[in-house]
Amino acid sequence: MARIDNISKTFNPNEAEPRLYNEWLDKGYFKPSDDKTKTPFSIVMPPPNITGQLHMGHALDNTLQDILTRFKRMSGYATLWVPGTDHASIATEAKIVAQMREEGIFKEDLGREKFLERAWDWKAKYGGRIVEQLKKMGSSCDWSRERFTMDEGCSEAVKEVFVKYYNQGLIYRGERIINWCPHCLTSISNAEVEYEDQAGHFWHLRYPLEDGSGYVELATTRPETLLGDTAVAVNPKDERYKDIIGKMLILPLVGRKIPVVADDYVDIEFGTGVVKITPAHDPNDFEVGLRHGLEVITVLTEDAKITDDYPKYAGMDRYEAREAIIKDLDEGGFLIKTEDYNHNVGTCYRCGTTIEPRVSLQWFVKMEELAKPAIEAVKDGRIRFVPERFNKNYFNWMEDIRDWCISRQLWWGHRIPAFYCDDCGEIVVTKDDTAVCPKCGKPMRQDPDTLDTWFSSALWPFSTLGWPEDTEDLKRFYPTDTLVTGYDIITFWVSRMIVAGMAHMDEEPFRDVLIHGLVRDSQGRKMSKSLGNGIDPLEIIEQSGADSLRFALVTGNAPGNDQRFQEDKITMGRNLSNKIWNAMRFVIMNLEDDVDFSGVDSDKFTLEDKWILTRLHDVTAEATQNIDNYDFGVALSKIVDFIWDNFCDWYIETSKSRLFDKECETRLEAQYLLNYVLGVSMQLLHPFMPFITEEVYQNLEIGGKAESIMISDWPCADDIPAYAEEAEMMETLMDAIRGIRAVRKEMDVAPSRKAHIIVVTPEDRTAEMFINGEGFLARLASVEGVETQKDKEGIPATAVAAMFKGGEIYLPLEDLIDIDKELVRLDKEKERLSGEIDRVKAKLANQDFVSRAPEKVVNAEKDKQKNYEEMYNNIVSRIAMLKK
RNA sequence: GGAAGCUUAGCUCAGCUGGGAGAGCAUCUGCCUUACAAGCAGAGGGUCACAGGUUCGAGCCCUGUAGUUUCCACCA
Repeated sequence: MARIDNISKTFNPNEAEPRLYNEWLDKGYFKPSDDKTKTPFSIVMPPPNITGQLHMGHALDNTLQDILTRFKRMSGYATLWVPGTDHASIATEAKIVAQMREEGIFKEDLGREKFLERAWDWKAKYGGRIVEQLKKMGSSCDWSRERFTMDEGCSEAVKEVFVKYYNQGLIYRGERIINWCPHCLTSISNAEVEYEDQAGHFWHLRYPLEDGSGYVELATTRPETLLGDTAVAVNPKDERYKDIIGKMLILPLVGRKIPVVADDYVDIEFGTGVVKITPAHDPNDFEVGLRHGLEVITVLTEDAKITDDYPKYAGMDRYEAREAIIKDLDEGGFLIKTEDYNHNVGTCYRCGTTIEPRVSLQWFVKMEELAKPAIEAVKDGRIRFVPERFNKNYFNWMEDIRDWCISRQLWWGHRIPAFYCDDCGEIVVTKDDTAVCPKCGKPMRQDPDTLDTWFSSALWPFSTLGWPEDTEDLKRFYPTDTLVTGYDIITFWVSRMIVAGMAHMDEEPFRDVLIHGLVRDSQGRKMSKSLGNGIDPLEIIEQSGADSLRFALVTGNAPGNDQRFQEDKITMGRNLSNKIWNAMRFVIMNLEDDVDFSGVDSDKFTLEDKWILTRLHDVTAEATQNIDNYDFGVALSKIVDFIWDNFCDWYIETSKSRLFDKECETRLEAQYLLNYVLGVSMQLLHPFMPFITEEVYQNLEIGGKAESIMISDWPCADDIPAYAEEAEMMETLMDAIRGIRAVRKEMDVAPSRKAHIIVVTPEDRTAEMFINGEGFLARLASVEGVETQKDKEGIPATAVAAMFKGGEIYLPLEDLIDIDKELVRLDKEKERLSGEIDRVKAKLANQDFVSRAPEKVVNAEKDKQKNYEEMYNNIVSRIAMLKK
């Protein structure tokens, strides 16, 4: 039975991918090498939410990480890619609450403990889903080190950090105005607010002066907050209102007396230059309130309803109340006019509900001092964003950073390690869960709130490696090398990891931050659930395999750029797989079962052998360089071009005449090189398309083959011989073959019609090359018989001419050729050449060019001129001959 | 208000530190040539958004303009 009989006619990713993945997993290839002499290389995976389903963003992010990881592993590093998931406090809690609501259960009825049990159950059930999906992508992360932001170790790290910050005075508790989501019923940080343009109104109101001397006119977009007004502000420089500063106003509907205060915050130019001040429900007003010692009156409940303090509106939600209040204002003669107005409204990034600024007691991290070393780390290049332009994005956020509100009124998350004594009011912040009051010895009550999800993910690069323990992993793999993530979470996550790394490890958490863009739909829109335009990566994998998906995500994409996802690219990936599979089948098909490459003699390598080796040498060097620079798209296209164009379309074709002739004395060398070159190509392609490359690699006959391609040594260009001269000659020959093909096609010579060729060249070496190449000239250009001569003596008038760099080729096809047509064709070619010659001549006539351009460039131009002129002369003489 | 990206063939996009523009798809024309029709061969198609500037030389560097997208801030 021949070896080809064991190989299926097509590659079946659905069968091969899970099988290969499990093999890799079983063999432990995903774990870092134990060899301590190897340089470590580590990546931490941006932890997907446990609520998440794999989407194109994850697919891209993980593909890029896997490319790097596989490349580095093959390049001899002790490579660790740490996977894990994020508890995603708001998102998960919202899901569970929603699920419970369907059963008619409320969180409060259940109680904290029962709720958390339920949450952990939920995590156990759904948290593994995303992990299984990542495996389908081929991700070669070390699952034995998988972490979860709420596992024991990470929780320990969170507590450690909280206590440390608190003791350093970097965490404080205070009553501040924060962003409140009335739907999620929790505070959120500035980073979690998304602003969107909304059509609204501008209501112009009048507030009467207490002394009856008139009224002031002002405008607002949120009339319902009027209930909480405790002042009206004007700019101290505003001449119009100089006289009323310090006077009292009667707040309409409420009747409260409120002062007119002067504050620079008011923009004289905007509106009427008068602003109503509601310290409890507007961040700017809060600041004004602080400056003027104004009362803070909260008028909205946590779920954004009017409080009981205003019986007429109590219980109405903020929009209902708005309508009612406008109506009452109008009826009371306080409403002057209503304008349409577009303004930016802050919304919750999780649920989209309009956030309500609200004064409440929360925990904050003081960011300004912490940000400094984090900014420095990027400024002086210890951390590098790729592409570099994202530095600005980072600085923009960091240099204007506000204190970070970290407490959340949620149950699912890391509970704040602060304890209160209800007796004496003592506050203790400690890692010890059973704190007793140091003053009165009574048990203390732990803060009910949890921490912002991003507080724990900020510690990810070291908490996953074992910190605060001083583990082997931490020593070996921290700092990590590259962080791969989308530009959309630079502020949320990347910046905070840098801050935490500098603060706790005193060392930056990673060297490079590889930023990628968004995967959009084919029309360039963001993929979203509401639009229903999302493409499910799992479906793609089901249909075409993970290799095709990975190919589609990487090809033709530059770092940091968004990309449109098109089915075409999947097809391209699938076609490539098919091409590779068939190339392998060809190679195997022409291999005897007992083939023995020990007799291969490199002295017998032919011109095309030396050419393909040279090309392999080049592509290896270039692709390696490109991957090192994170130019994955460029690397991939070079590798694919090599495989498809150089190897399949040329090398395989030229090898056929040698393979099919069992007596051919360089047959063994051809067989050997087909296996070798395809094998190296598979190694180069492996980081991008791990599955098919493994399958092909295993089928090939390669000396010293590794147990798996993924642990084979990355090809080294220096180990691949290059033959510059022969490679160039081969290119000339290829050029001639293309010329023959083009001419035949243009002159309508049927492919089945064989023609002998007369090569006219003064160079013996070139002539010899054509004679030697007769075998594949026949196959590649329908050539039958090659003659060579040094001059044009005796060329038949009715022969078709093809020019190449170094000479001319004639195809005597008397019976077929229309001389007039040939003349037209030659004339066109003559025109083209003449244009080229003019251009080159003009350039070389330019003294500035000749004297200032590098010699290399000038010589290239001179060469060009020589070649063009040679071809031109050949054509002219050919035309003259035909005309006779 | 501040910042950044994008604008290259009909479509989607590459183009590394400046040296006469590429790919895939689509189109047209031939081929079932014993690895592959998911293929092979050939062809057409671009004042690289616009206007200036630097340079011997600009798709690439600088300035400005227009269109477009995004991020940050936010004036009631």
